[in-house]
Amino acid sequence: MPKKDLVIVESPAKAKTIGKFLGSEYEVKSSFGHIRDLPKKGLNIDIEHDFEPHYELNPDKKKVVAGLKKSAKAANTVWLASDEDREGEAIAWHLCKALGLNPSTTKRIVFHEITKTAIDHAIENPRTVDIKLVDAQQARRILDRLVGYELSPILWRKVRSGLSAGRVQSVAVRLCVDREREIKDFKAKTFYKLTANFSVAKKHQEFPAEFNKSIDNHDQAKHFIEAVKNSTYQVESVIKKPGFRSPPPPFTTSTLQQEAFRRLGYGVRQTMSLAQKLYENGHISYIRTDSTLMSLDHLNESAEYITKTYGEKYHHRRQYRTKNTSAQEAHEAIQPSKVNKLDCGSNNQEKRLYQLIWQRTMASQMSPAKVEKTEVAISISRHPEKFMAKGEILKFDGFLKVSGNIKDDTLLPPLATGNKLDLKQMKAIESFTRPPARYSEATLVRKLEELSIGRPSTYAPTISTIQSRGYIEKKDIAGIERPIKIIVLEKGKLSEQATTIVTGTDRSKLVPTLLAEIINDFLTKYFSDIVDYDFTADIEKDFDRIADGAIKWPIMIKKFYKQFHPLVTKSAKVKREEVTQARTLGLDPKTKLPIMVRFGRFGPVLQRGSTDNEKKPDFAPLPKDTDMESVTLKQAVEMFKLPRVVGKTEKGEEITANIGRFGPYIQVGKTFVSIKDLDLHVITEAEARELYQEKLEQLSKKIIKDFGNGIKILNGPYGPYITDGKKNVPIPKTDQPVTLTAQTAKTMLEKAPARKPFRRHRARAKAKSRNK
DNA sequence: CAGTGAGCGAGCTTCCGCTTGACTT
Repeated sequence: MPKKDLVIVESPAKAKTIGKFLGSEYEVKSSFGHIRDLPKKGLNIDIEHDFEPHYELNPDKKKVVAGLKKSAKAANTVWLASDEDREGEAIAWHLCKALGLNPSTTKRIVFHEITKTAIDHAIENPRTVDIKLVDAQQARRILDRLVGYELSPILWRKVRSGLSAGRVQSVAVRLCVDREREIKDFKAKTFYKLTANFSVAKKHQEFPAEFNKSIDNHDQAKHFIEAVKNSTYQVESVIKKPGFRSPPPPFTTSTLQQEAFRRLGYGVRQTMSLAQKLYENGHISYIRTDSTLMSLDHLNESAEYITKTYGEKYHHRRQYRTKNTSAQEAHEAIQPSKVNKLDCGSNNQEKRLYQLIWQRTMASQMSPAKVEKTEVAISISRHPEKFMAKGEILKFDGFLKVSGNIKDDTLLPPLATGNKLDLKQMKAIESFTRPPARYSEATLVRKLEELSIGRPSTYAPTISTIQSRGYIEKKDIAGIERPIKIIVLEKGKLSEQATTIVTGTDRSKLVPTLLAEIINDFLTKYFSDIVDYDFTADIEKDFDRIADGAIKWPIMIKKFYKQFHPLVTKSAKVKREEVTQARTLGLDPKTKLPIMVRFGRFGPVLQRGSTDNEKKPDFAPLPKDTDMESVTLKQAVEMFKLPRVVGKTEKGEEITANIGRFGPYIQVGKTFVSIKDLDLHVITEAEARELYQEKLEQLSKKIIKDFGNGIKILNGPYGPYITDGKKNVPIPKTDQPVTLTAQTAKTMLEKAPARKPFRRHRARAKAKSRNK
């Protein structure tokens, strides 16, 4: 058998397609991304010796590399065809190291599109590994390791074990914290929106118009409406102008994530896993890209499809430049593999995502939509200002034909200068200015991309990390109801209404936790450069200079470390109290020890006494409805009185009162009774006895049957159920609970599925397996 | 959507970027 040539690419799906183009003389294999890296445990950078990195074979890539090694030995020639960017070049270099190839002679090829011509062209024009570009990647890698692995341990010691900080994630968190504070500090201003409905005299076609000046307050609005009450209205001018709307460029990773969230409600992680499936099944091109370029084949196929399906006038050939200057353009835009396939995907979610990609790609090669805009100015006889009415008619749909969100025309009746108008109704509605918007997963990705922070392959993981570390929570926010006033003028009569509107409602938004604020305040104080929004963009310039050969990577890293590391040393000496934003409330009257509030391992906590003393301090949770800023000494002193001995039951058992995870309760032995209406600090023995008695009665009713061995039939709020203490099985209505035997109860329990653990535990377990 | 009412002590955690599966839930 003749020897084959070996081509190594990064992605197995890519290997498959290229294999088809190249034929049987070539074996095409994949490295599955990076194969060597700094070991997870420890810094593995020799700071004393020019920051020399110690790489190891990725533990989960041993098999892959062994396979590649075997093929490389048997091959005539090895072609390194990893992506043409910094990371791809590094992969090629690491492949040389791992496979025992000489980097200065091994053939290195690149191609931007997966087509026969592109690949043939690449094979005819090989080069060797660009070591300067590899060095730029090494500098990037080493800097990230230094920052991440020197900052995180400070957080473990000062705040909580297991925390993390890094060049990308800490800025992502900062964006959310800064935004949340802007929202908190935002003072909503009220203003009045003034609108009117007119009709052409004696005709009945009504149309809306808006007053062209803003009105600040109720008095102004009322004053204005009173002043114009007996006015006449007339069309002063009608201006028609043509306008057009152009289609957006084809998808990159970031814009796909945004649009999938906006149109389909998918989270970024979900979008990526659906897209991955579409990619693996050959339906779409590569999904982690920052490029909006389309391949020539795609351009031609789209041209043919659009012309044939919609007609010549719908086609408009375009090649989009990538806006982002830091884009590395190793891939194409995300596009369908076959333009004439309208339906791809193995489930509904995939199908909808595919459709979105197909529409966006197709739209990008279609004509702009043409509209005619009409602006009508309406004069007021008793006032110098005007009302404006706007209409828009779609003259030609163009790309809107496929993008599926054709806006309804806003039609105006035929109007001409001088037309007299009847006022049907005038309305001034009190409104509020809005604070800046909270980030969603998708808009945070857009912001990161805008700041050149992170890469297409890391957007989704970064969003996951900041959530699993407890920095950010994805939340729905309930709005607040506000009273508003509406002033109405109708048939010459002025009236006022009071009603309410809800403002500030938010769905699935990223909200920083108190932990995030604590960490962010510490980092911005001691490491302002690292969490600066421009930090990544600035060091990217240095990486570019390394790639150009203008500087050597150890020089750049040394310069960075010289100013970075002293900050690490300095911040390590900062007192824990400062980092956790401790605030002394005053002295405890009983023990004369100071009481403070600070951010503890599990969140805000009250502390009595100091860690410097021989006697260890006491801890207590914060009372409900207080926070670190608002809690008072008086409230804190009460908390340290817990658990409080309330008295004894008739039988002489001790009754205590305390606050637990689910609020205040009293306890007798192992029986807990929630307190709802009474204050646990003042509840009397008699009241407590009564509560306990009620609970006992309730419990006695609860047990329908006791089979022993912990197996019982209990009466729950949702009907009778069987329990063994671990699992609960509801009893169907057809069965009489009293007639069940121990044996049937047992089998029912065995058949039932295991009880779901608490959500919190599940999230934690997930995060663990993800990060391993 | 029931019921529930922690925390002991040793050694571990962590970064960003490139790729997919092999695992649970």
